[in-house]
Amino acid sequence: MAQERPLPSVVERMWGREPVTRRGPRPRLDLATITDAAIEIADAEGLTGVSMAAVASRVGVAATALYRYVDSKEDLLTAMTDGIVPPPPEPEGTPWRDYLALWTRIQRDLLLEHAWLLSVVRLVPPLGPQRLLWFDRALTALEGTGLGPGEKVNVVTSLTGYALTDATLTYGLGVGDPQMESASISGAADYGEMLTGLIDPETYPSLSAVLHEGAMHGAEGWVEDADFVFGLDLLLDGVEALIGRRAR
Amino acid sequence: MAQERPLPSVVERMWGREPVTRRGPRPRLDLATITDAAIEIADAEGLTGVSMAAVASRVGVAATALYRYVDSKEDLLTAMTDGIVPPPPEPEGTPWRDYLALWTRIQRDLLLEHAWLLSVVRLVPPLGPQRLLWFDRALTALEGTGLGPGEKVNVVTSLTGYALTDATLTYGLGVGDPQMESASISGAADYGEMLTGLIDPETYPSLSAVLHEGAMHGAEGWVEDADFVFGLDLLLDGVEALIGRRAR
DNA sequence: ACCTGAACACCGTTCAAGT
DNA sequence: ACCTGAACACCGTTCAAGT
Repeated sequence: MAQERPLPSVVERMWGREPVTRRGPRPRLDLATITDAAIEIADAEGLTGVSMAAVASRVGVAATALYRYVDSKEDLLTAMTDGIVPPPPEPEGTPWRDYLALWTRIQRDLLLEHAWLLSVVRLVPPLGPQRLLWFDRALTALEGTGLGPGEKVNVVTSLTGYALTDATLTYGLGVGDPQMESASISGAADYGEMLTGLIDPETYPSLSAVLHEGAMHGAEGWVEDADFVFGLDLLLDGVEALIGRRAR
Repeated sequence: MAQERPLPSVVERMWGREPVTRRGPRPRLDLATITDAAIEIADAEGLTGVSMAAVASRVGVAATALYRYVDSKEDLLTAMTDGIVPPPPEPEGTPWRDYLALWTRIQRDLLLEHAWLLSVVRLVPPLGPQRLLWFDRALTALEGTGLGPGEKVNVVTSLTGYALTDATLTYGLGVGDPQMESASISGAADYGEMLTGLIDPETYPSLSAVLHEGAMHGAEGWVEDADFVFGLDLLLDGVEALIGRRAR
């Protein structure tokens, strides 16, 4: 048994453990209020709108007062990644494959609805109660498959990564970055067109071939729902094969 | 045939097309020089060290002079993602599965060696000559598998995403963010220990179980090389199954 | 045409001072 | 103990002025 180490204070607060204080004026805020305000700003204006000053003024407080609740802006961003996550669907009775497909899709959609998440979530492992609830339910869905604990964790991890990858790609080829506009690229067709104009067929033979076969400007675009399902099935087929091996 | 649209000027410059200029003093710099300087700073100090002023002073110029070569800092970051990439291995003669496994691994390692890439690469689709060369060679490796062009693109995309996912996870549980130190979390064992102290077994039954079975503090840690291979094989098994179906 | 230097409108974070 | 307000050391980017 290892010795308990003090937890980062954001983590404490994400779990609702505000420090118990007895004397002095009562706190006017708590972490959740601040986090919610920051999320609203991010949804409306993107991550660039989320300054300490903007968040503070939205909750009616001086910018520097936030540092009573958060050690740094980075901590605030961490708290936001948990605050945005809704409860996961419950897996009971659903076959593992159906559940995990749904689980992955909802995560992907959440990332697309709140594109600022893509920039933040990547760098922070799940630490808060909401994201860990998702983690838990995916593991639940894999019970009875015969996979070992490490294997389950690996499978879930791969699916989270897939949601992130797909959302990033869809977003990256889509409307473009917050304000950069990605200089007139919007959509896979534009992207393919751009590449066609840049690459020469001798140095990039296979890419040229694929572009000419129209892989990136079909009627449906490049990364659409069909592509999400395609990649997801690739992964789930792998999982299914593994489960088959373990069940033997 | 769609009409040509003007390319973003960073993209032009990434492809070596500096504007041809005839009068006035000769330019003292080019994009590659600036990009290389920025990369050296990022490698040494992380992305936080990369300010326009710092990059400019490293190439011996006033901060504002950089705007002759780059429209914005964001454009500089975009150029960095291509500048850091080495040439890909050549696939000729290698079986597709071996090649793609190597291809994915090198990308993963590159991301871990230059962790700042994780924050940038996500949001920018491949636009430069180096990253597109990688794309091309992966497509080449899939020639003769019977996959369609769209399928090939999807496979390659999934593998890129996997490299990103694995690197992010390894990094996120590792040393921690640039300077944030992630407050004393370093390594999967610490992470597992932290979770054990936070979650209660009734709300998080499967996660508790997995933690007690030691899935996250084995001798090898959580996300190590074995885990990289595990997830990769999951994907490649899926690809192999698909190829089998197409070949029939 | 290229580069400089001053200037602008911001940042995140500290710290002493009020209550 | 909580919050404010001034202050600090930065940012990215603009623009007129030099050559």
